[in-house]
Order: sequence, then C-alpha cells, then structure tokens
Amino acid sequence: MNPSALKSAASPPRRSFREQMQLAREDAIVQAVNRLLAEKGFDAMTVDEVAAEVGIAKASLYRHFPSKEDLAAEAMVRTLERAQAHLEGMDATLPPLQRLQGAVRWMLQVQLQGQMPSLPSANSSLRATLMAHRGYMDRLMAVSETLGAWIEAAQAEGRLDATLPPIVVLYTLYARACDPVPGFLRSTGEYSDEQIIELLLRTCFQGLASR
Amino acid sequence: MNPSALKSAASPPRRSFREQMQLAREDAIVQAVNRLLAEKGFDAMTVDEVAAEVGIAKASLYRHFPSKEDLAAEAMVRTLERAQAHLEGMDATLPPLQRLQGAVRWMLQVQLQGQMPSLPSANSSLRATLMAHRGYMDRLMAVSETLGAWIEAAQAEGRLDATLPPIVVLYTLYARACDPVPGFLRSTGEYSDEQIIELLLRTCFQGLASR
DNA sequence: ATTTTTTGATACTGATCGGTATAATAACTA
DNA sequence: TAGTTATTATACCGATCAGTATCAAAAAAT
Repeated sequence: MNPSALKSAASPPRRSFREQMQLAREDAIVQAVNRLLAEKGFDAMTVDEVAAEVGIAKASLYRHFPSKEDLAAEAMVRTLERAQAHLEGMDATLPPLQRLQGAVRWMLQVQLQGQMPSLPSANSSLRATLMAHRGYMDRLMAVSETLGAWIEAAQAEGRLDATLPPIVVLYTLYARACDPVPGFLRSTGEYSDEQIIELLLRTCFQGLASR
Repeated sequence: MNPSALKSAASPPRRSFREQMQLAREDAIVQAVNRLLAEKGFDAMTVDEVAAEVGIAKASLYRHFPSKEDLAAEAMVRTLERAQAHLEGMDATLPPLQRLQGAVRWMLQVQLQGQMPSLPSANSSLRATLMAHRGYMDRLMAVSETLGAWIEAAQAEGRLDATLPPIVVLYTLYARACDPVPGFLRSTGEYSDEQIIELLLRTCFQGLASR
C-alpha cells in the first residue's frame, strides 16, 4: 500500500501524523500561555517561562508563533472560542436575561479557576497585534453579536433596563472578565467560589441599592 | 538677629527654606508620577521618564525616594488623601447613599481626567512595598472606615441592599477606580464624560436589570 | 570669601528579556 | 542504511531599565 493510495482513500491524511503533533504542541503551548497570562499578566510572563512550562526549547516555540504578542493573541482566541462554545451550548429556550446571567457566571468561573487571560488595556504593541489579528477580531465580533442580540431581546422583554444603551451593557458584562473583586473576595477566605459568583451576579444585575 | 533667636521666636523655621523647596519638589515629583501612573501604568512607567517630566536629574529623584515602588506608593498616598479630603468635605446632612454615590462619582471623574494611578494587582514587589508603607495603609484604612460607616448606615436606612455583606459593597465601590468601562465608552466618542459618569453610576447602584 | 551641600549631566553597572544563531542530536522518510 | 527534517541545549545579541558613581557647577551657609 503506497502512501498516495492511502491518502486518496481516506481524505487527505497527507503528513497527518506530523500535523497532528504540531496541533497537539500548539495546544499545549496555548494552554500554558493561557495559564500564565491569567496568573501573572502579559508583562510579567516571560517567553522562557512558557517554553519551560510546555517542556520545549524556546526556539521550537518561536517556530510556532512569531512573537510574544501573537502568543497572547492565540490565548485570547482560545478563550473566545471557549466562550462562544459555551454561549451556543446554552438552552435556547431560556429567557435572554438568564442566558446573559449564564454568560457572566461562566466568565466569573473561568476567572476564579485562574484561566482567564488578563492583558494590559494600555499596551500599544499588544493592542496593535490584537487589532491586526484576524482570528481574534472575528471571534470577538462573533461573541459580541451573540451577546448583543440577547441584550436587545432582554430589553425588549422588559427584563433588562431598556434605557441603558446596549453598548454600555455589553461593556459592563465584558468587564466582569477582569473584575478584581472576585479575587479580593476570595482572599478574605470568607466565601466559597460559588458564593462569590452569586454575590457578583447580584451586584452586576441588581446593583447595590435595595429594590 | 541670629538664627536661633528667629527660630525660637516663630516656631521652628529651622532650615525652613530648604525644606520648603524639598516639599515643593516632592510635590512636583508625585504629581508627575501620578499622571504617568494613570497614563501607562506601573510597569510601562520608567524612572527616567519621571525625572524628565519633573525636569530634574534621576539622581536627584533618588535622593527623595528610595525606589520606583516607593514612588508609586507615594502617588497612591496622595490620591488617597485627595479621596479622604473629598469624603470629609461632603455635606454631612446628605443621606449616606447619596454620599456613597458622590464617592463613586468622584472616582470616575478622577479616572476620566487621567489622574487615577493604576497599579498592577499582581506585582509582588509592589504589593509588598505598599503593605509595608505605613502612610499608605493608614490612609487606606481611613478611607475604608469612612466608606464602611456610610455603607452600614445606608443599609440600616434600607437604601442599600442589606443582604449584601458590607465588604462586598466596599470592594465593588473601590473597583470603580480601575473600571475599564469608562475608558471604552469614551473611546466610542458617543458620550460626554458627564454622561459616562451617570451611566456608570446607574449600572453600579441600580444594576443592569430593569426595576 | 570660603566652605559645605545640593544639583545636574552623563556615563556606567548589572540584570532581565525578546528574539536569533549554532551545532549537536534525535526522529522520521525513503 | 542514508539522508532529510525537526528539536534541543546553549550561548549570544541588542535593547531596556532600575539604580549608582563621578565630577563639575551652582547654591547656600558661615
């Protein structure tokens, strides 16, 4: 059995073994980056650390990704994909407000599990890389459109304050991904992660004032 | 008229001229640090920048402050003093909830004016310096106690959700100082600073859900 | 006027870090 | 087995930056 016969038989497994390895490696890299990005942020994370955590040489790492910025961008893409998958996996019969709450709950869970990459909001070279990154922008827009539709639906149902511009709601939801409050609350040792999530969901959707 | 006579006459203006200059200089330094800290954050701010902005040599800067971390700590002290002064200057006859809203309004204003120093929440050496900084900790506790008293009073009046632990409310208010939403909203160009502040006050105290 | 202190300009040190080159080794292909 | 390719370890380059040393000029004190 010659290779080309095998290839034409079952789709193109052309070099599929090597490619499989490549993908597995890239997956391990992005996972490590994601973890380090969540733990210490972009500036404090070093490329040597990433290589050490994955267990490969730094040179091999640079054979997959051209720069540290692209590393961070890929981690963001991965997280956005997880987010979108979670949104699409939600019960479509649920009212939109509940789906939005589910989205925030997911963000808080990921953050408390130390898997939410945190990028500086004022790093020019990083922002430039992100803005130029097709995969990142596409996925960011996909998530934003999904959430945006839910926001408008929830407002139309009268469950979400309809006098708030949807963009304000969207940004406020996104901001839960980098809210320092969960971490501070956890460091008091007074609350379980589940309690923290319930408290934050209340302050986010019900506000601090009594109703 | 000899110096010691003058000194004993009008309190101790001992070396008062030099000290005056010193204070004025330190004031200029802390102001520059505060501005740069708000603009680019602790990591991106360089000591050379600070010296250049103040118009003095780096060596002279290090004669006033022992390290970059202490520089940041002093900027935080200055901001906390401004905050406390603002809190104490508020109309004491106002209901506590309104005073809390005034506090958040002030934080948002300072942030939008580019005068709110932003420190990384996960920089170990900086956190160590802050925790060991007497002046910083004292002022932080003073502000926290003032706000804490207002929170409990507002809850007792039934204006603030009394089922939220006060510490959760306090952290949520503090978090408005580093909320990325104001900046994002401003970058859309759709809203004036005053509109942004009103929107954020609503999402903070009334929440996103309709009432 | 003389002495002491402070400041400024400048250069330097030492460490960190992103990214690259090299040369040896392992793994896969044919 | 011979040859091609990928990976590793290691060292290096260049840039950045916190912090320091030097020394001359300026200011202040006596």
